[in-house]
Amino acid sequence: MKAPTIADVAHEAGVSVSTVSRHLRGDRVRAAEGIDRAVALLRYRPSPAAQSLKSGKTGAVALVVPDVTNPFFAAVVRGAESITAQGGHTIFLANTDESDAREAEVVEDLLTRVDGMLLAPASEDNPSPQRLADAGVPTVLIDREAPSTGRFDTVLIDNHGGARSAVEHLLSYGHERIATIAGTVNSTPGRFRLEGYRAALASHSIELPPDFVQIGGFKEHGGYQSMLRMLALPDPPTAVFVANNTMTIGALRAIKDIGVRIPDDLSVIGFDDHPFSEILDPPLTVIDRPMEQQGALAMRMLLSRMSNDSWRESRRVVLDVRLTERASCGPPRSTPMGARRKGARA
Amino acid sequence: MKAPTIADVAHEAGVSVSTVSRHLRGDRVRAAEGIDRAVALLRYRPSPAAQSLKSGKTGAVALVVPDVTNPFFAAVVRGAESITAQGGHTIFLANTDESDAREAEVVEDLLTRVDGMLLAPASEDNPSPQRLADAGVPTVLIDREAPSTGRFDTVLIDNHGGARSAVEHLLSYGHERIATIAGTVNSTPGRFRLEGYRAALASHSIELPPDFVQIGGFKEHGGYQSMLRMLALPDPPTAVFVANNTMTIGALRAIKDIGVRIPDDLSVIGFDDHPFSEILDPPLTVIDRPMEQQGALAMRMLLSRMSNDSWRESRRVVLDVRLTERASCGPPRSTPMGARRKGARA
DNA sequence: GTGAAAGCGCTAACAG
DNA sequence: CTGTTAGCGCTTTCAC
Repeated sequence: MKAPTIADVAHEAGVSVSTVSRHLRGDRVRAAEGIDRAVALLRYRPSPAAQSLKSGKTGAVALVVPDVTNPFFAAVVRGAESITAQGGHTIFLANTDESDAREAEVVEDLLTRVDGMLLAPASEDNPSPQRLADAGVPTVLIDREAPSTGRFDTVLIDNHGGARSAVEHLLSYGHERIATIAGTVNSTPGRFRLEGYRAALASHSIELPPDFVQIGGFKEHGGYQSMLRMLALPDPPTAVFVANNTMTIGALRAIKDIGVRIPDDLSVIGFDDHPFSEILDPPLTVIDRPMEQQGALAMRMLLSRMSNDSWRESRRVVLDVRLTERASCGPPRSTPMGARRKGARA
Repeated sequence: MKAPTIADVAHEAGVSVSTVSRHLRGDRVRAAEGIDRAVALLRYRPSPAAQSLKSGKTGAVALVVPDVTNPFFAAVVRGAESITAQGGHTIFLANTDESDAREAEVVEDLLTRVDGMLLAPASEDNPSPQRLADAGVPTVLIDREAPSTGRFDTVLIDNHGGARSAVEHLLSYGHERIATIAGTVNSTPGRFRLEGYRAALASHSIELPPDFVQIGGFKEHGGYQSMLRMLALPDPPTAVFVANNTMTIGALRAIKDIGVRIPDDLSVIGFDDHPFSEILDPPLTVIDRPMEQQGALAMRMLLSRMSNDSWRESRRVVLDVRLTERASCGPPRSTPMGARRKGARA
C-alpha cells in the first residue's frame, strides 16, 4: 500500500541508494540487472515531489488556454502533446474560461508546479505573463501577445491578413454592407481580426455605421446576441465576418431562429474551421489555419527555451492562414433582405 | 529571481520558520500581521514539492479522459472544475486519445503526482483502474466502468435506456430497418448503447442483418466510414442510431457526400447533444444527458473519497438521459431510397 | 504561545 | 565504480 522508496529498492537489490539513483539516471553500474529486478518487483516509481525538491525541476509544463471546449485549443493541446510525448514532460492543462481573474488564479497556482508554461492569455492587458517573467518561469505565448509586458516567445497567426482576406472575399462577391462580429477586442486575435476587417473596408473606401461592428466576446452566446442585434438593424448587412468558430455557432443559431437564408439573404464567413463546418447547410466558408502545428511549434519553442538557459532573443513567429471556400458566401441580393429603407446610407 | 523560501519570510518577519508555517496553516500567532507583510513583500509561495514531500499529499487531482475534443468531456471538465474551484485542488487534465496504451502511460505518470483521479477508461479491459487501486490512489470512474477489476465509485448514465428510447423513437415512426453505428464495443457506453439498441429491436421481434451494426470506434472518421458502408448496402436502413456525437459528425458528412436526404431518405438520431445540433439542417434529434453534472458529481465523490479514508462502500450512480426531439427523424418513405431489391427480408 | 531540530525521498558532491 | 552524507523547503513533534 505504502509507496516504496529508493531505499527499499536499494535494500532489495543489496546496494546503496546512490547506486540505485545512478542507475536510474543512466550511469553504468554493476548491479544494473538486480536493481531493475528490484524496481519491477517493488513496482517502484521515484517520487516526483522529492525529485523536484532536490532538483528544482518538476518535469511538468503547463498549458493554459481560455477555452478547452473550442476545437482550436483542443487541437493546440494535441499538437503540444505530440511533442512532449517523446521527451518525458507531463502536461498540466488548465482552462481559464476567457477570464482574466480565473487566469490569474490558475497561473499563480501552476507557477510553482511547472518548469515552463504555454499560455494563451485571456486578454492583452493581463498581468499573467509579467508574473511569469518575474517568477522566472520560461513562457511561450500562444495565439495571443502581451504587448504591455516585455518580449516573449510567441506563436501567432496572421490574424490581420486572415480577416482581411475574409472581407476581400465578401467584397469580391459585390458586398458592401459587410458587418463583423468581433471577439474580445483587447485580445490579440480579437484586435487584429477587427483591424483587418477595417483595413479591408478602408482600402475600398467603404464606410459603415458603428453598429456593423458587434462585440461577441469569442463565446457562443455572444455570437448569438450579436447576430440578433445585427439582424434587427433597420438597414442590416448583406454579409458578416464572424471572428471565431464558437461565435459562429451562436450566430448561425440566431440566423436560423430569425429565418434568414444563407447565402441568399446573408453571406457568412467564419474564422477557424470546425468539424461541423462541412456538414452545415450550406457548408461554411472559413479562414483556416494550422492549429496543431501552432501547438506543436509553441511546445518546441518552450522546450528549447527551457533547456537553453541562454538569454536568447525572444522569437515571434507568425503562421499563415488560408481561405477555405465552401458555400456560405454569395452575391448580395439585388433587393436586400427585410424592409430595406430607401436611400440607405453607404 | 530565485524563489523565496519560508526561511526568507521568517527572517524578514523576525520570527522562526515554524511560526511562519503555523500562521500559514491557520494557527493563531502573535506576529500574524508582520508575517503577512513579509509574505506579500517577498511574494512568497510555498513550494508544492516540499509540501507534498512532507505531507504525502500533492494538492492535485487528475482528470483523465479519452478525448478532450469531445464536447461531452469538455463539459465534464467544466463540471469538475466548478467543484474544485472552491476547495483548493489543482486539476491535472490529460487526454488518452481513446488508446489503452496511451492511458497506461498517462496514468503511470500521474499516479505519483496526484492525490486522486477521475478516470474515463478507454476500454473496459483496461488495467489502469487496477493499477490505481494497487497504488492506493482514490479513484472515481466517469462514464465508463471497469468490471474486470474491483468495485470503484462510478458515475454513469443510463446508456442502455438511452439507446433503447432512441430506437423506440425510430420505431414509433414506423421504421423497422434500423441500423446503428456503435462506438468501441469494449467500453461501457459502447457496449450498453449497443445492447439497448438490440433490446429495443428484440422486444419488437425485429431481426436485422449483421451489417446493420457498424463499429465506428467513437471517432469522427469511424462514423464517416461506417455510414459509407451502411449506405452502400444493397438493402440500406431507413433509420440510423449513431452512438455518440463525434461519430455523428462523420456520419452526417458521409450522408452529405452521398446526397442522401434527412429525414426523407434516412432518419438519424444521435447520442449526446452538441452545440451544432440545433443549427444543422435539419436540426438533429439526440439523446441528451446532464454532462456538467456528471463531472461535478464525480469530482464531489472523489473529494469525499479522498477525505473519508474510511473504506466506505463504493457507490455507483446512474444519471438519467432524455430525448431531445428536433427534426432529423420522420417516417420511412413508402418506397425506400436507392434501388431497393424486391422482397427485402425483415 | 514559540523555536530548534528531525526527517519526508531523492540527488550530487565527496571520499574511497 | 560504490557508499556515505548533506541538504532541497516544508511540517511537525518536542521542549521551553
